[in-house]
Amino acid sequence: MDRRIEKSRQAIMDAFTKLMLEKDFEKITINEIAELANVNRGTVYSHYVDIFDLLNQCIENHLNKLFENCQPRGSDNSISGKDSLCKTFTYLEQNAFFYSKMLMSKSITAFRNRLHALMVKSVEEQLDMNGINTDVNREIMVQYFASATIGVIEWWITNSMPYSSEYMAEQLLSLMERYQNVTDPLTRS
Amino acid sequence: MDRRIEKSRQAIMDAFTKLMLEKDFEKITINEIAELANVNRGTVYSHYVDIFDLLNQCIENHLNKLFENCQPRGSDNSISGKDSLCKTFTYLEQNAFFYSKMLMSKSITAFRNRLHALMVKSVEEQLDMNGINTDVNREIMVQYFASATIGVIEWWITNSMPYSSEYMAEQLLSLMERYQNVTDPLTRS
DNA sequence: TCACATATGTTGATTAATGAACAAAATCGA
DNA sequence: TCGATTTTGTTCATTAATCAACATATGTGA
Repeated sequence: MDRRIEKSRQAIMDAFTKLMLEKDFEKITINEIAELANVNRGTVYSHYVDIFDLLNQCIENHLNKLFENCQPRGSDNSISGKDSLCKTFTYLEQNAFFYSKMLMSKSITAFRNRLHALMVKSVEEQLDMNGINTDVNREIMVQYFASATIGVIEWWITNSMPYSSEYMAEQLLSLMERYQNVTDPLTRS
Repeated sequence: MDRRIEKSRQAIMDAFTKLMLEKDFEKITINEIAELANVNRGTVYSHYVDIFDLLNQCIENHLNKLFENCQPRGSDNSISGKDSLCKTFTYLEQNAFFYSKMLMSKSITAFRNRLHALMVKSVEEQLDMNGINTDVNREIMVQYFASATIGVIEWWITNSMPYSSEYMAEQLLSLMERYQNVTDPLTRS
């Protein structure tokens, strides 16, 4: 692809993310973004229909990074459970500022919704892979694990990460292991 | 000016400077520069005729920064003598890696030549401003001060800056003050 | 409430950057 | 030495980015 496109998108996204960290979403203008990205205002419009589109794509990018970054490395999924979960929390820790902003912002429900949707999908895939059979309704179980995981993450982030990522990984894992082989809901196939 | 031009020039210059620091000038290719700058090879040729042109403009940029950075701030030139000279050495210290490379490179005489030329010009301007009248030949005096200053700088840089920039400024100033009011040869009007 | 400023989208002409292709020169390795 | 590879410099059609100029909408302070 034409490298100009990549450069422009990157510059705009970086500028937007930077502005998100230092002010409320409602206060951010396209003018500001274009100025900070050192890009013509028209270029912003050529890539994103409006600022909400920009927000959604920004959320998408970050969440994709989160889920991608936390894939188990090794071919054996059994051992990588704790490792990948630990990596997940470490990644969250490194980007805590961003996720904290996103989770605490009242106006941005899009982020929570998208995170929840991705988590649900991830849990479903995990269940399919490990083939768990219980008498609990599958749909409910998915919601249960997804919400539980997100709840722990949200609490951890918004409370300034009071425990280490490794400790969090251990705790969450032991909670999940009580339900057999559901290891890392963040892991997608 | 079209901001695309500025961006491309900056990216190319940054890439070239970076490569200069980590390998010999002779080993640097246009391909490398374009790749590191993330720019089409043709773009490099549209801004610079060849790699020597690129080198010269790079030298010019850095030396301009050096001389600009060392202008006396205050309106009264009398006090600013030591301050600006100290700033000069501090600036050199911060960019020591680059200047050391440039001064030590056997193949690049262009840098030394250009530095010498700018220094001569600067000393001449200083002499004109302070209106020194001695029986010493003006031309010879200019060469004397220029070479003396460059010699000190070169020794300081290539010997890993054994003294602080403030100490260097003091010493050089006291040497120059023996010839009346010639303060900071690096200062241009 | 009403100017006044700022932000939002849109349009169109212009321009710089792009990728691909090319021939020629230089470099390298065997 | 010779063949293969890389680099160099150039050309050209295509395309994304630019700037300027709009009209409209949205605040914001007096």
